[in-house]
This record gives sequence, C-alpha cells and structure tokens, in this order.
Amino acid sequence: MKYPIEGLSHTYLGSGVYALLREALITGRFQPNDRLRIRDLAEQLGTSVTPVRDAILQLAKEKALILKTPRDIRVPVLSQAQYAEIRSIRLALEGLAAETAAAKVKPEQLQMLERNIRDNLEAVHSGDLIAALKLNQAFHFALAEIADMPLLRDVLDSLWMRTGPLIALAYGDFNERMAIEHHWEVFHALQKGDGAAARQAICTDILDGNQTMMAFIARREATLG
Amino acid sequence: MKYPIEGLSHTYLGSGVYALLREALITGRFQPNDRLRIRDLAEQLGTSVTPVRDAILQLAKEKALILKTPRDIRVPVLSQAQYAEIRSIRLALEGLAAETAAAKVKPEQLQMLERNIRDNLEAVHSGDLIAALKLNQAFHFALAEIADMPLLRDVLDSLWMRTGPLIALAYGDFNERMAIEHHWEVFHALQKGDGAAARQAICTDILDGNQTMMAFIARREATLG
DNA sequence: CAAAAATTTATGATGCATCATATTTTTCAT
DNA sequence: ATGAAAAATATGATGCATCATAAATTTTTG
Repeated sequence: MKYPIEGLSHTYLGSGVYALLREALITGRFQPNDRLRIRDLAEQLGTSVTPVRDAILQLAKEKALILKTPRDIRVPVLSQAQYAEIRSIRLALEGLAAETAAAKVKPEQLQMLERNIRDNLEAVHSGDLIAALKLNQAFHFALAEIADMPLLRDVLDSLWMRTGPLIALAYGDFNERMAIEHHWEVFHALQKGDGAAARQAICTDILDGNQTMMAFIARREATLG
Repeated sequence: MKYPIEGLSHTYLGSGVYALLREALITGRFQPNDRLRIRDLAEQLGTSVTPVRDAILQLAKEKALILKTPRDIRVPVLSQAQYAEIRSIRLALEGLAAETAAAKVKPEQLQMLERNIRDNLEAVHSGDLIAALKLNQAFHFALAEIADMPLLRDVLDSLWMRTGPLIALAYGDFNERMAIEHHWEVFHALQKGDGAAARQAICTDILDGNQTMMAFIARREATLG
C-alpha cells in the first residue's frame, strides 16, 4: 500500500500527512488495532519522520490513534461503552445542527444535499463502499455547515474519525447495505423549515443500525478478548 | 514570568508543556491576541524547541491557539459568533451530561460537588479569581465525569480552553463577581435524581452572564477593530 | 532442555543544525 | 526627509543524529 504525497501544500508537510492518515482511517484502510510505525510511514510517504510524528501526535490527541505505550501506536478499538457515548454525543450535536440548519438552509444547499443523497444511493447500489462512506459522512457534516456551526463541525469530524475504522470494518464484513432513507426525511424537513422534524430524522438515522453495530462490537470483544 | 517544568511526567516532555500552556490559557495568563514564540517558551521552560513545538501544534489543532501565518502563533480572539456557537454546543453537551449524571450520581460524588461549591463561594468572596475560575471549570467537568462520559469531557475541555482567555480577561476587567448560585440548583437536582431539572439548571448557569459577555466582546470588537 | 541473562534490535523522544521566509533595520538615492 | 532597496534578523519547518528504552533474540548455565 502506497500513499504518494505529491503536490501537497508545502509550508506544512505535517498537514498533508495528517490528511492522508485521516482519510485512511475513515475509509477503513487501517483497521482497529493496527499498529503504525513512524519510520515506516515516513518512508512510504517519502518524508522524514518529523512531519509524520507531528501528524500522529495530533491524531493521538484526538484519540483517533492511541499511544498504548510511548512507542506502540495503534488504531483504537472502540468498546461498546465508547461507541455508545459517541452515539449519545452525536445525537445531541447533530440534532442541534439539523434543527439549526432548518432555519438557515438556502436553496442551493438543498440542491447540494439532494445531489449528495442521489450519489450516495448510486454508490450503495453499485456496491462502492468507500464512496458511500464518504458521501454519508459528507451529508452529516453538511448539516453543520448549513447550520453555520464550524466548531460543531470540527467536533463531529473528530468523533467520526474515531468510529471510522469500525464502521468501515463492519460494513466491509457484513456486506450489509448502508441505509440512507432517513437522509430523505432530513431533506424534506429542511425543505419545510421544520427544525423539530429535521432533528428527529437525523437522530433516527443515527440510531438506525445501532443495534447491529453494538452486536458487531460485542462479537468482536468476545472473539478478540 | 517563569514556568518551571520540574517533576513532570518523564517520557513526554511535550505533555508537560501542553499542560502548562493549557493552564496558562484557562487562567488568563495569556490574553487574546498575545503572540507566542516557540524559542522563547523553550527557553523559559528549559527544554528544547521540539516539545514546545509539539504542544503548540496540538493546541493549534484544537484551535486553542491560532497559527495566523506559519510563524505567527497567537491566542485567538473569539468573535461573537464563535462565542455564541460554543455556548450552543455547551448547552447541548452539558445539558446531556447533567441529565445523565442525575441518573448515575453516587453519594461521594455529591459530597465532592458540595465541597466544590463551598470552596468556590469562598474563592469568590475572597476575590481569588484564578481559584474561582478553576473551581468553576472543575464543577462543569465533574458533571461529565459523574455521567461517565469521558469523551464528552474531552470535548468540553477543548471548548473551555478556547473561551478561557476571554473569560479570564472579562472577569479581570470588570471585577464582576462570578455567580455560581445555579450550581446549588444543579446539586439539588442531582440529589433528587431529577435529570430534567439538572439539565435546566446547568443551562441556566451557562446562559447566566451570557448577555454581559456578548456585550464585552462587542465592545472589544469595536475598540480593537 | 528450560530458564535466566546478556545482547541486539527496533523505535519513539529529544535536541539541534540547517533552511526558507517573513519581518525589521539599515542604507542610500533623490 | 522619504521611500525604495538591501541587508540583517527572527522564527518556524524540516531533516537527522543521538539517546533511552522496550522488545526480541541469542547465549549461557544449571
């Protein structure tokens, strides 16, 4: 697996490495409990260790990576409790974002959302898991952007990165279809400017598939000790 | 001003520097728009630049510091919009924490809260601003801990760090008393196990003084351009 | 052969030299 | 004196050498 780093913003190699690792986490290129090595990554990326180290320290701060010991860097394995907590936080924050978005959404943003949902449907039908995961993420983040809440958006980003490896793994394993019908409900609620309905819909979307995921984690915990 | 770094966790000078800078931000030792220099800090702390750089990059990622240009590192100035957004997020998350805490709180935790409130009252009466700020913060974080939501706690921590310099500045400027009477309401709600009341009380606490703070920001924005 | 000890290896932390660039100061022509 | 140009300075980014330590491997010993 190669990660070319061509053409990345100069004056900040570290940011480029960060972005690459982040992407790899969200699209499941790394799996929970995978170990990362600064030197290896640096070699693959063709940089020195410094930018890689910067990026890894940042990801570790967000808990998107774990420094089990000072030199054992791993993709974290989420416990059921951690997954449940993230879900609770997402319900609160994405609910807030959706509700706020309903009062602020502009026509072109609705168009953008509609486009996203259609693309996502297509990706799901054609079995392109990575594309579907990215579009799903984009939809959720879009609500925070429409709500004009960039800080909230950042918090979501951080939460998402932590569940990324697990989600990708689960969907990859099950071959289960990602369900996005609730995105339409969110869309229509925004269209009507109905904040309460938008909140309700996005929360349902988050809760949808929750049982399956909790069961998946439970099974993993049982298997791997 | 000296920041001794004695006796800090070995195997990680960076964490120590991070903790010191964090503390300095929250207690108002740095003011909004202050510029920080890696080399200066390294010298004051008696370390090399590497750990300082690590810490600063981390703080920048959390937006507790801003890299205006790659080499102009500053304490961010919050706009009214940013302050308002943080307030909205805090209402959602601390509300969730308080509500959850009400269902889980243990007697010794109630004692701890009571102790915190009494200490805080004392600090306010004796005019010890720094102590009062720290105790206030500890109270809010305690709710997340009682709710057993460590991730939420981390998010709050990050949000708090961003408002820290502003709050400290505002209170220092006004000589206004920090009001903590709502902490008692939270306490009694937790005692009764009344989640809704706990949520209500902590939200009121957050909103209390909100007008004053918004006005303060507005005045600053007008003054400083 | 097994357990303990010693050695080697792997790997991140730290410090620091160098580089590029932004900022400041100085110089100089008008 | 003024503004432009040039030089000097300050400062973060990057790469890398070195260090400390944990992990793995080999050797030794009973």
